[in-house]
Amino acid sequence: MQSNVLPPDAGHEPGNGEQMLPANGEQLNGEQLNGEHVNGGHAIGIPEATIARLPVYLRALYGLAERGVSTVASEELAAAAGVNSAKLRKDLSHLGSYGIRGVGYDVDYLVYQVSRRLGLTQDWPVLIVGAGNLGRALANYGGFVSRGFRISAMLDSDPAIVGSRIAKLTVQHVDELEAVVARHKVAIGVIATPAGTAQAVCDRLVSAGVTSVLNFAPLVLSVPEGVDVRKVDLSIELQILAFHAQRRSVGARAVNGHLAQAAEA
Amino acid sequence: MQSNVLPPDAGHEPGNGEQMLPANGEQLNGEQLNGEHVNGGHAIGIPEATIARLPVYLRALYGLAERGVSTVASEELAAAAGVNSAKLRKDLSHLGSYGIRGVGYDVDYLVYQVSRRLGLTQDWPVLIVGAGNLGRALANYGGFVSRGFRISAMLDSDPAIVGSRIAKLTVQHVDELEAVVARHKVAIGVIATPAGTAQAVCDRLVSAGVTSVLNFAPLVLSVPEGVDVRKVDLSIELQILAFHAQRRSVGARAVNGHLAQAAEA
DNA sequence: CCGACTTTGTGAATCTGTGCACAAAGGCGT
DNA sequence: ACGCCTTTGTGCACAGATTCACAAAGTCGG
Repeated sequence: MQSNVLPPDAGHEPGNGEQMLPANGEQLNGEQLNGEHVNGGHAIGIPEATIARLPVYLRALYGLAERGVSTVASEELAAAAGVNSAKLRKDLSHLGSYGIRGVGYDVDYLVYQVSRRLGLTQDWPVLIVGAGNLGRALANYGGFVSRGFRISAMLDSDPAIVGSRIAKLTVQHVDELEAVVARHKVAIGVIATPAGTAQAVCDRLVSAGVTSVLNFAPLVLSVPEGVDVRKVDLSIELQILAFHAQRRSVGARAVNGHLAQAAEA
Repeated sequence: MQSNVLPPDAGHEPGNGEQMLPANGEQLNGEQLNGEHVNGGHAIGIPEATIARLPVYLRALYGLAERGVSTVASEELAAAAGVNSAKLRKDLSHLGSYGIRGVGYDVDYLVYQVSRRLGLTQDWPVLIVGAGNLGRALANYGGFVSRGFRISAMLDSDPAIVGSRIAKLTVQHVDELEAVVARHKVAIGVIATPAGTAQAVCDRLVSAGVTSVLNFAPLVLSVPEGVDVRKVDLSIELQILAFHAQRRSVGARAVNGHLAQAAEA
């Protein structure tokens, strides 16, 4: 399976342009009809759904690379990522044409391409606000510390926590927020505080110049235009599980039913 | 705004049937062409996208209820949940017709209906495996402990952690897994272990009879048919943020375009 | 050097989700 | 009591995502 048929450096890369618009024949006229969201322009060149899956592929690719696999076919990679192989290929095609027909994809090369497109070939300085259990978990979570992100600092307001060391960092007081953002040129702020203080922290992050915020607190933050907020709710998936579990136990047969099409009354 | 115009107990509820198939005229014949996923049948009656938003609405509703709001219009609730109001109304319409035209929705009543449909009117016994920072964070996370879920036990393999108390629970050794599942009739297993041991833990959960698994470990679990696995990757959203941030800094001018939309002042 | 075989990349068809816009419903003021 | 005004519920059209299925491209054995 690892026949190593690829040229050592995969000569397909122009090496200069980097941008290299996709070689596919699509017209990608999406320019004028882009999906303006609240925050500002979202994906123009690459579908949002694809972007959301690229990290999954990346993770799968790292796993393969660690196991010494050098080449992978879309079928295998798709299985490792838990998606349909056609979807995988279409997703990757948005990045360019980096596969070799009859062979597959070079793992290292694809890691590089996906990383580059996600913007992970540079290091993003990340600030974590809230050094409770969640903040500590994040600081140690593989993928937060790994390639592409560097935790610049962790802040907390609790004097009992300030000064303690977490993942090689000393927790600083939240009063330092503005100074830390400026000093480390923080690009992404992570809010891991209780819900009560999240909006205030967010406001401070924004006025300090942070334009990307990852929110773990269970509330919807309001931010000015131009700031990109994403929310992770640890319990949403749990609730979705509950729904499906319930439906399995209740609805096994009840739901069915030919309830007539009754086009309209 | 809180004119309290509703009958105290919203006499619209039949009170018995509970199931009460949606009053809308849609044919919802989706039976034979449902979106079979890997895990098994997913939503048949309610779109998956809607299900994923119900927890968000629920959270917003709780927030309103705490602030003493008794009635809310779709516009307000949508704003609180961060979605479009038409989408909110359409989502809620899948549950039944629980609004009052000209007035809005009764907050408490809607909380009940959404909870019921999500399966949160019963208590789900949840087992958390892995009592590291993430496990501890989960045990304390509002929404995990709140209405609908009860943490039956926390397990870990580290002797230094076993025996410690977290959120009123004593951490037990992971060897107890099967016994705990049986004793508490655990329905949902949460995997908060390192990636290395996640698959083994998952296998044990499944053979102990757990059919719903929430996975926080950064790998794709493989499970037999009939088991529902959902995955939360704490770093995916971070990577998506990085993508957008990069696109903003790179494409600053490329996107340009006569930003004349200025919909309203 | 050629032909068989593998696997990519993508058109085309289908399915799912979104949002506008409006008729129907129902409370409220006079 | 009646009409006005607000807000729901939803038909419809469009936009986006998924999947199939296959031609094009490139490898590898003989």
